[in-house]
Amino acid sequence: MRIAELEQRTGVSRHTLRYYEKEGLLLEVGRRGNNYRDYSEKAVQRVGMVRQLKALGFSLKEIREVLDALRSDSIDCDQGAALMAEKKAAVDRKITELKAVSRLLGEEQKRLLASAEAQRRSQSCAG
Amino acid sequence: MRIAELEQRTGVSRHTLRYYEKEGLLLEVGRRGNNYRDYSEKAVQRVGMVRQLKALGFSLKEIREVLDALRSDSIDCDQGAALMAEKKAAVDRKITELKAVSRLLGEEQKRLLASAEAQRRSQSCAG
DNA sequence: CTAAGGTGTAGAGTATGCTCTAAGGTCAAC
DNA sequence: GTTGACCTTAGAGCATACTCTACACCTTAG
Repeated sequence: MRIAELEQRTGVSRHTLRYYEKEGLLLEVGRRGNNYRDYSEKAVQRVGMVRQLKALGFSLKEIREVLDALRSDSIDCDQGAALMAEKKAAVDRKITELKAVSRLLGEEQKRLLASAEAQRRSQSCAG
Repeated sequence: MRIAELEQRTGVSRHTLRYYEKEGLLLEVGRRGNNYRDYSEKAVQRVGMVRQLKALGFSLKEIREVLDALRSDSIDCDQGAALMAEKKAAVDRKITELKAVSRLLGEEQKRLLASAEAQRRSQSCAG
């Protein structure tokens, strides 16, 4: 498919798609005779994965490392496995921290709701 | 405490601390007679929270919103509670996605480990 | 008193990740 | 064959989040 279709299917602008390619996040981009980019179906998945990881707080550099290991036809398998383990550990740490934050936010929400009640009886919600 | 101590205790540079203050993330910073900043113990906690949320992929703007609501002596309680609920939902979505990523990375790690074994019997790890 | 070191502001510079524009080549339809 | 929609590259511009520099004031030790 051409860039317009990939743009439309992923919701990622053509500018950004070309930028991702330049940054090594989309290595398998083919070209037609007229020099137009020709994307495979896998590109849709790949772009989706990039966006998802990005939303989770990974830098493009980190994402490229993971994607490179996932392609892993050049990299050593043990090395790739080690990288996966490392990234998984980072993700798991993030999950743990996010759970703590979620709990905190939940408690704070409850407190504010209670204060809102109190406020309706003319008090303040300040903690 | 002065900026050097906060810098040392939080591991965040004085440049960044002043930047955070300018961006409204540290509202309670006092001044001494000589115009030096005078931080309270709470500032240590607050900076820690900012860094933690940042590492989890929140922008400074989002962090400020949460911290503002946590201070909530000016904001409406119901409004604050709604913001907390909203941010908690975002965090929970993030947790769900990260779990999926973690699972994926775990599976990929296993596959690569198995391939590493196979490789030692002269095969490739490419997936 | 002075030198060293901490602090202040203002503003320039940098890295990341886009986002857009300019100038030009390609292609299908009329 | 030309119009218009699509594509190309190169490079400028922008927002975020720092990071650093310049220059001046404050403070304390010698």
